[in-house]
Amino acid sequence: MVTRFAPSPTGELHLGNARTALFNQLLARRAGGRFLLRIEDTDSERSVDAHTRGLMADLRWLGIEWDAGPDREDGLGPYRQSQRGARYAQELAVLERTGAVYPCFCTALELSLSRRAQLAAGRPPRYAGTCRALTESERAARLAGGVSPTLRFRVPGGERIDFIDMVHGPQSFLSDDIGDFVVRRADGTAAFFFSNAVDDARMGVTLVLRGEDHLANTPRQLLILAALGLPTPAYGHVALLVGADGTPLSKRHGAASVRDYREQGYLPEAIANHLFRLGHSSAPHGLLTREEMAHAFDPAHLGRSPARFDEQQLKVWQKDAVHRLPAAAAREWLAPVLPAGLDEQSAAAFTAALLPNLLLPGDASPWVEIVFGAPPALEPEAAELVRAAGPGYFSAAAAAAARAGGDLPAIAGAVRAATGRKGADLYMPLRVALTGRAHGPELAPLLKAMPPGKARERLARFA
RNA sequence: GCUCCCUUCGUCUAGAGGCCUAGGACAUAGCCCUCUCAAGGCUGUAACACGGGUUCGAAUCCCGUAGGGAGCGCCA
Repeated sequence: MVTRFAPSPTGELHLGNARTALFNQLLARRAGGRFLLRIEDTDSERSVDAHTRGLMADLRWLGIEWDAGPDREDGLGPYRQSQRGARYAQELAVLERTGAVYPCFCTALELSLSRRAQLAAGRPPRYAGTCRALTESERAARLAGGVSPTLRFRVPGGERIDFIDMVHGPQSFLSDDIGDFVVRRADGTAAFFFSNAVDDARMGVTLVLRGEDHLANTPRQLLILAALGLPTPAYGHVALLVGADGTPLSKRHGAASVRDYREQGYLPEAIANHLFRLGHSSAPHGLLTREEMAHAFDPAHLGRSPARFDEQQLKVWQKDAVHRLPAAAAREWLAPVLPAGLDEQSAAAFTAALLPNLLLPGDASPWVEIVFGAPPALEPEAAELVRAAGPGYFSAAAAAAARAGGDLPAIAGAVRAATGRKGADLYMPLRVALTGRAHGPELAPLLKAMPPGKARERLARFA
C-alpha cells in the first residue's frame, strides 16, 4: 500500500490536514507500505517556500514522518509539483494528440459573465463549451491574436462514472453534470485536477484518503486517468473537521493550525491522540503511542459525518500527555517559564513538583514566583488559617525547618508533637504560610524545590 | 440554482432488521480516598433530527421534510 499527503504550501498546517496526514501515515505503516509527502505548489502566486518548510517541521513535530518527499527523494520524484513541469507537458501532449483536450481562449471576464448568467437562470455554472468546437483556422486566428489559451478537458457526454469510496460506499456521477475543466493554465502550468491525479498514478499511490471536499471532484480525476490509461487508486473521503459550533474549523475558532497549539504548549502526543479519534473509532482507550495507533487504526471505522475539534477533549489528552512526560522532556517543556540561570537540580525538583498540576507551561508561572521569589502575600482565607494556628505552631515549624531544611515529614512531625494537631489542621497552616494559597501542588515535593532557608524564613514570619 | 455528502448522550463514537429497556470513552454531578489541587475508586444524569412508509419486528431499509456541509474556479 502506498498512501500520500499532498498539501499546498499556502499557509500553516491546518488541523484537518494534519488529521488526513496522520491517517494516511498510519494506514501505510499498519500495512507495512509507504507514505509519501508531495508538495502541491503549482500556484506560484500563493505558494511560499517558508510554508513548505513550516509544513514539514510541523508534520515532524507531530511525529508524522514520510518515506519519500521533497527532502527525501527517490526515483519517483521530484516531490514538488513545481519541479514536475516537464512530466506534465508529456502527459498533456498525449491528451492533445488524442483530442481529449482542446485550447480555450475565453477570458476571465467572459467566463465570469457566463457563470453569472447561468446562475441567474437557475442552472449550474458550468463552462459553456464556447471553444469546444473551434475549427483549426479559428484557433490559428486567436493564437495569432496573441492570446495564450488554457487547455480544457473534453468531458464526454452521456456517461456514468462509478467508483467505490472507502468511507462513503458506492458513488455514481453523470458526466453530463460536469463541465469541461481546465487542465493547463494560460501560463502553461498544470492545474490541480490534472497534476494531482497524474502524480498519484505516477508515484504509485494505491490509496487516496483525503477530505470530503474532493468527493464530488473525483469523477474528473477518474476521467483524466482513464484518458491517459493510467491506473486509478482507491479513494476514501473523510468528513471535514468542524469547530465547537459545528462550522468549518477556521481562525475564527481561535486556533485552527498545528502551529497555534504548538506555540501554546500543547504536546504532539495530545494533538495526535485527539485527531486519531476524530471521525474514527478504535477499540483501545487512553493515550496511545504511535505504534499503538498504527496497530489500532481501522479504516473500516472512518466516520461519514463531520467531527468537532473540541478543545475540552484536547485538554484531557494534554493532561494525560503531560503526566506521562519523562523527567528530561518535562524540564525542556517547562524551560520557557523557568527562571533564567536556575540550576539543574532545582529545575528538576520544581518540575517534578508541578507537573501533576499543569496543563500548559504558563500554568507554572505563578508558582515560579511563589517558590523562588519573595514571600507571597496571604490570601484572606490563608491569613485566617495562619491566625488560628498561632505563633506557637509556627515557632515549632520554623525550628524544625532550621534543622531539617525542606523535609516536610520532619517539620510536620515536630509541629504535631508541639501542638497535637493532625490532618488538615496540621498541614494547611504550613501550606498557606509557605505558598500563600490554600490550593496547589503536593506540599512535600514543592518544599524540596524551594531554595535552602526559604521554608524556615517563611514559617518564622508568623512565629 | 443544480449535483453530491452528512444527522445516535454535552463531545468522540459502537451499532450493518430482532443480541438495543441503545453500549463505551471523555466531559459533568454525587460519594469514597485525601493537607489543598491533581490522580485513583464507586455511583448517577444524559442520545437514535422530524414525519411517513416497508416489516411480525427499524437507530438500522425506502420516501419526504428540516438543518448542516461540500462541489460546480486559469484555488488546491
